Amino acid sequence: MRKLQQAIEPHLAAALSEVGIDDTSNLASLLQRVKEESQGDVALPCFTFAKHLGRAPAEFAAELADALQATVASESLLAEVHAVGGFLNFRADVSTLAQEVIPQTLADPAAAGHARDPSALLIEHTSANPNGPFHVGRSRNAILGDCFVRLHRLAGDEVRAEYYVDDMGKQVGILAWALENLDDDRVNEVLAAAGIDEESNHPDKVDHQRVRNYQAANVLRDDDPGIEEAVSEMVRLSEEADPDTLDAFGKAYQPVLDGMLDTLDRLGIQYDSFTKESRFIIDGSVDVVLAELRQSELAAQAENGAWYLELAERGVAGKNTRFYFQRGDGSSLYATRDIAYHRWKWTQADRLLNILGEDHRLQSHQVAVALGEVGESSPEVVFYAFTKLPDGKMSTRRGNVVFMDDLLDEATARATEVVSTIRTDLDDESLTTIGEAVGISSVRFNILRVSPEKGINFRWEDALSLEADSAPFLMYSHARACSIVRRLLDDGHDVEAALASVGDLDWSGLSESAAGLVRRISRFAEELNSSIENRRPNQFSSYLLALATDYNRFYRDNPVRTPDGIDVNNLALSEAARHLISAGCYGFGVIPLESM
RNA sequence: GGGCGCGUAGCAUAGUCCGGAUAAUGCACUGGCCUCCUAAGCCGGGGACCGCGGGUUCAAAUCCUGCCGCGCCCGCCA
Repeated sequence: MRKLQQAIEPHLAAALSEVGIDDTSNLASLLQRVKEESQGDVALPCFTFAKHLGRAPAEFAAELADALQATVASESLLAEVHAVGGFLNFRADVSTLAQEVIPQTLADPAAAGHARDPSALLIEHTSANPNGPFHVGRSRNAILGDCFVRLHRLAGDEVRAEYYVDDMGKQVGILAWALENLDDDRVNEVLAAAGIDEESNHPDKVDHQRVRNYQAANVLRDDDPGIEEAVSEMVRLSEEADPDTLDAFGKAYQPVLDGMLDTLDRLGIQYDSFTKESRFIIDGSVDVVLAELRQSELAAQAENGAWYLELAERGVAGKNTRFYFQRGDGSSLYATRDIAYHRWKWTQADRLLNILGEDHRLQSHQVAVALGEVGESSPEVVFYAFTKLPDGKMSTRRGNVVFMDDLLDEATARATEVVSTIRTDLDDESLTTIGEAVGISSVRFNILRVSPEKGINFRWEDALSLEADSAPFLMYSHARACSIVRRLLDDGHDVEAALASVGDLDWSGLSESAAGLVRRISRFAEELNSSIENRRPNQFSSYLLALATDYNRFYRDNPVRTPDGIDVNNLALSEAARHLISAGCYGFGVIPLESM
């Protein structure tokens, strides 16, 4: 549709100038998509112009429509222009559109989402403290982050997925202390007494084992100041980058992190790099940041020698507008190390994107201001609201969690059951494969289809929903398209040869549903890119669902297999749609099976 | 107390950034379509004071403003 807009703009500007409207500089922003698709593709509301000229909008629009009839004849992409009320509606010529977009999509499906120059992008996401199994509360970050990674790759960007490992904080300190000081009997005893002693469904996974020590230590810590002191001492040493302490921390958290990464891997989420927080203490860059921040005009010192930036004038309000970056004892804080981390990240990419929970909004703003003070740019940030349980926010520490391993097991089991009722012809192995793919895809998609800033109340039936407007619907549409090709090959047809002539096809006389599919296909790249730029993956998910719906409508009354062989137009359309559905599925981590 | 986010049919959401045409989709409710490429599909019906009140505008779910409800944050924690 963008091409259509560009094609009409000059003609429209000329026509407007004829009737006395000279300022047409904002024409592009006035042109909009027609909501009711039967009315056309692109519309120009004429109310402002009409008012300016003191004329009736409908009459004015009709006059413009008349003046543009010659343009309809000269522009191959434009099929029709007419006035409806005060709107001037343009309709694209679908056969020209198909001629352009279908061969292009089939020739290079991987480039279907490219619409601009690629950039080198570093996306940091997940970065969860390695203190226990990966849980559903944390998963929105990882699933959203991984989706951005995938969508940007679809758009042609060079993306690096980065996990920031908090290897020196209090969480890891408590874990390390607990592993060293609490044996299994003690852990069992403490957790039983505290009432958070649920039996793990994954007793063999190290992250599920060690989280019990962590939880027990947190219980004990509440009324034993000695533990608090011991942990604090370890944390202090880690902040000085004491090698023995960091080594002990590493031994404590690495197996837990590995367990979390296994879970993430099952979800289809991988990382290109892991960066440890301690790195920026060790290489001295935190000290450099501290020195530079102290030079800031916003910097001031508290009575005990601690340093802060006064942010009252920088849009920070509340009880406390101070951003502390150095403690009274001279040591750094988490946020300070984050500044050093971001400075380093800027050496790795042209664009930075962070995925953060809504609880990090203030801190992210503080870090952004501080980055400005040391001469660095701020990253782009996507904030998401929490996934809550009926009992409130999930917490590893309090045992109020749904572990992702359990959710995936349950999702897979339920999906497998559904598949087995639909496909009675399949063996157990196939059922399991499909069930696993459907279960995982559904869990991901059910999170991605809602706006990041909107809170999610976790409910099993929602998280595991397999209904339409969901991952299985996309997967099913894809499987249908695959099935067509499979049947053609079974019949002995040469599908590749049939498609070789796609550039010469005549696309006139498309059915309504086929034309609808062509229009939808033609918008793939602009929908993808606008979704990325708005940082709302759910926008592209809506598009993808609409694409699948249009494909299913097309499928209903446009047979590819005909009594005489193959309808090549329909085959080309089906294949183009299949490639795009598959690409879109990739973007959301939905697994496009060939059969289900 | 202050800052930020959210509030759309019974439920779950889209649309809000950038104001436009009968507020879109799924579930649930309901009627139809498989001698024809997978019915996890397609076609139709009923169901909405777009949280509430003001304002701006030819036009407001969308912008401004005041309330109300829910959430997050306001550590020399991470």
